[in-house]
Amino acid sequence: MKSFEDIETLAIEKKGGADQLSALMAEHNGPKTPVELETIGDDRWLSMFTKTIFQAGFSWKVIEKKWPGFEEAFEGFDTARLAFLPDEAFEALLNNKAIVRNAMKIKSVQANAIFLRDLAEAHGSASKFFAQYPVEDQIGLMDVLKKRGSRLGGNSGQYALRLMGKETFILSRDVVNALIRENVIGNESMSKKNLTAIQEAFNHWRSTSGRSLNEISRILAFSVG
DNA sequence: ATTGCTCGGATGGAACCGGT
DNA sequence: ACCGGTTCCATCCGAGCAAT
Repeated sequence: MKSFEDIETLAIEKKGGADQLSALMAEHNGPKTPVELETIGDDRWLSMFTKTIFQAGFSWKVIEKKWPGFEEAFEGFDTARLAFLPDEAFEALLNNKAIVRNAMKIKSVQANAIFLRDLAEAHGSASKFFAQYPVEDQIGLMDVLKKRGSRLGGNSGQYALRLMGKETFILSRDVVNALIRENVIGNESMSKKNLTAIQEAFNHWRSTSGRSLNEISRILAFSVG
């Protein structure tokens, strides 16, 4: 397997110099520590899940601009309250112009409130669960989001984890193309075999380069385009 | 060996929300 | 029309099995 330094060199070439790459890398905050992650309220996880779900396949700007309306319509994303959503409350949301009225996505909020409450019951808080989940097994965490959460199985779940401060790679189109170029995987399918190979590659690069998954993931993307 | 059957997984296409 | 995408549904494909 190619050393991560060689991939970084590729990214520097693509971005026109080490300074340019550094500037791009500095645009984002690094991951939080598990201790920091644990202190986040579970309502914030539901808020971020909802945001990335609504942004999926849609103009991110629209969601960003309407976000205060979402916070108000969903009552601050209180998981206890949203886990029990009466029919009339759902109907009201469907007619609330302060949010984007996509019925399936609105439904995901209740499903994910229940999901987070289940995690909290089992682990003290959902935040604790996410904070303590081993970084070396992100595909395991992605599997939990896919199987037990609603609409969190793809990139939306990964974006949400990263935005909350969990150390995360994101399998965007660029990253997947980089992984194919490096012969980590042979095609773009998210088969079990490919996911295992992806995790192993990230773990290898992480331990040999000393960089976070966030950095490795972004540098891979920058090495493509 | 061939056929017919089921089942799970892969694959493809369409629908979906609103502001610019 | 476009958009850092997911899901639903329809369909197809191949493996596995049992009966001829």
